[in-house]
Amino acid sequence: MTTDPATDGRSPGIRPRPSTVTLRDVAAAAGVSKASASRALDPTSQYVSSELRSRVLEAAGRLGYSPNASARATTTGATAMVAVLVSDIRDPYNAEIVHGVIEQAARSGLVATFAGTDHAIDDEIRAVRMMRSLRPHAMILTGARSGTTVSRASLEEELERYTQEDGRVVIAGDDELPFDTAVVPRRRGASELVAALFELGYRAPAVIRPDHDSAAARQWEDGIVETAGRLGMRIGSDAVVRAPMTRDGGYDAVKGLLRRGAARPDVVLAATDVMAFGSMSAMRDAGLGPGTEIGVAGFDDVVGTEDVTPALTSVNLALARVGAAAVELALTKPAAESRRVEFEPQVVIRGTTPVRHD
Amino acid sequence: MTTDPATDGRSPGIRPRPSTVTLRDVAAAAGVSKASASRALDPTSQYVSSELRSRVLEAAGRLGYSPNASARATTTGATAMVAVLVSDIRDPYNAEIVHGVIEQAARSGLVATFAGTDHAIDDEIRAVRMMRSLRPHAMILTGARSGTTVSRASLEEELERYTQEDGRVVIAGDDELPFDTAVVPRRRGASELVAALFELGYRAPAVIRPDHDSAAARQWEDGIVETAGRLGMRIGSDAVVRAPMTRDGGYDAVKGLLRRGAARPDVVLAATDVMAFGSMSAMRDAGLGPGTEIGVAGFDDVVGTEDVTPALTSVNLALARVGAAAVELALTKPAAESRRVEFEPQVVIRGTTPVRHD
DNA sequence: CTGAAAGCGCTTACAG
DNA sequence: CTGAAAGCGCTTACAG
Repeated sequence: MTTDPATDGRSPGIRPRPSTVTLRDVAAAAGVSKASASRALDPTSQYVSSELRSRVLEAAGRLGYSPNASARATTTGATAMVAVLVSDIRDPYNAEIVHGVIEQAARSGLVATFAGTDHAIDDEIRAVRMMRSLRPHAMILTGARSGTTVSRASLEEELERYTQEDGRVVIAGDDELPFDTAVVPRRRGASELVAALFELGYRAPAVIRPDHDSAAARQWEDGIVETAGRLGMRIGSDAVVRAPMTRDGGYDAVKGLLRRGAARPDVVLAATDVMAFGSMSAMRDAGLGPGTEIGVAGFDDVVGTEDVTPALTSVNLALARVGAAAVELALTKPAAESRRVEFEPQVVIRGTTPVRHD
Repeated sequence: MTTDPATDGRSPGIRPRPSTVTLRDVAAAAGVSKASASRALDPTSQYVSSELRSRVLEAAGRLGYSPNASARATTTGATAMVAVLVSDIRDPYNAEIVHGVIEQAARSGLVATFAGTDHAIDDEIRAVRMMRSLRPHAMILTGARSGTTVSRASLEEELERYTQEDGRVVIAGDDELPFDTAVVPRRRGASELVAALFELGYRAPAVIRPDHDSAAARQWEDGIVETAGRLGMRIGSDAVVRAPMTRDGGYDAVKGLLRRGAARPDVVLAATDVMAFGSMSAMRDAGLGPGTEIGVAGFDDVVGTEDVTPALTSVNLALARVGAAAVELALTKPAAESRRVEFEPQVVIRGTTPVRHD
């Protein structure tokens, strides 16, 4: 293509290009100007005769034309792209959010770009800088981040700079950065779980919470404790156990709980599904059927809840919807102050928490 | 910024921009030409006095300059980006590969861009088309894809077109597309697992394979059966069970196996870790200790192998390295014919397969 | 080592 | 409705 003598004779600043089809080629093939070709290819443009449009479309198809997004971006100022900064894509919790982002972005005609930040706020600052170069419409931050107050401040500063260039920043999570936020409904989910279990007849929950303190853990526990208190369920201080966020953590916690022999709980609430799996094993090993003798509920509903027997009651946080909502927030005009959208979490009652009669 | 009268007076084709700092601003602030500023900012450029360079760098830092990657890409012809087409980011298997891609891309100064393809080859074709617009240096395809032969052909055609534009295509997986491939060492991993178990004294494996046929399942089974045969381990036809790829699938498979009461296997090989977890439960329920009475081994080593008791023997496929290798392949000059790189998988012996004496 | 100039592939106000 | 022209923000051969 590009046989136009004006551009063919090796001009300064230009290295030989592979044979890429450009708008100029399409226009020439269709016998119209670049301007018309450009308009014909833009589905929102109205000032094109349908005859001309179809001729251009035909030529573009025939030549295998792929518009150059970079060139487009340098004239329009922004790339049809949303940049996602994610602490660790391997965390199923993040993967679920990211999935929602990708889907919604595609629906909105945007591509999604990622940078890993490894939970470190300094990496995140670097990532913001790198992403800023691409001039994406928006940046979405997800996943927990840790760092000093000072690096936190420079992260905010870097993001602030980006918003001054018309970029939009959205948080997907439970963070307290001063930007629009698609909230992960942890607290509410925990609260609704307790309410649902109360309905089913449970009155004496034990609580297994992570031994490592985090915003997420706090929100879960707050939701549990606050609602239990409001409904008049009593959680004794010896019915709250801290444990590592693993299967064995859940196992040991319940084992300890049962050995102590104090008032036996009628349901065990674990902060994650994996901990709940361990809890179920511990019950079995103590001769107690999960669901039969003692109820069990997990949280997050991301992996394997249906794969155990009986299936595990959990709370689905609609994480993919959170990701999608983040994209949608990014696409609406910015408001005077930062907004928060929050979805209904879904309590999913399964075999480990049957109706309790007694 | 941009107070230059030449550009300030609203020229045609240009909408008002937000206050973005451009190279021109940096050059002006440093008192040099745009050309010099550009060279000073390029760390590989040698023809710059260090005095000028530091002045430019200082100005850029002070102004918070972020180079416009799109503008850069339109002059150089390609974006410093690698595009990843992934079937489903929520699959931990893919997430691990993608993690490796992100890390290696960052190390190489590239950003990673993603599109989800949902296992459908038609989505993938769409994604290639979309990504092609961004002119990334390379596209990396990962995850299983299904589709008719004809759509498979048009996927190849679309990718072919991309390579003609100097794009590089790399497969991360076990697919048989005619491009450079970073191989997921399934077959070899299965083979080495069997060899390791043989060393430990196991002689009579049972095999639990997915009931749904896939390239991955086939490679695993081939590796198992071929090596067992070579070592003289015998796998009776009643010792091969097909089961759903879930925990319960593994549970039921082993239950059936034990009930049949035929020659009891000394080790159960499951195609995935999750199926192995189910197998362990089934043994326990039958009064047999996993690892004590019968050995158990999973495959993939992605989630929770350390969280069960005893910990599960598995095979680590070095998926993050596969992802990283894909990026590296994409960064080397294309060879005459397509290359394959393959890593050593890592057999990880844990508590479920102790040395066997008898 | 440095600067002026041309050009990348687009889009869009402006004038028909 | 259509085209000629200017401009986006860069990079790089060319000439000092």
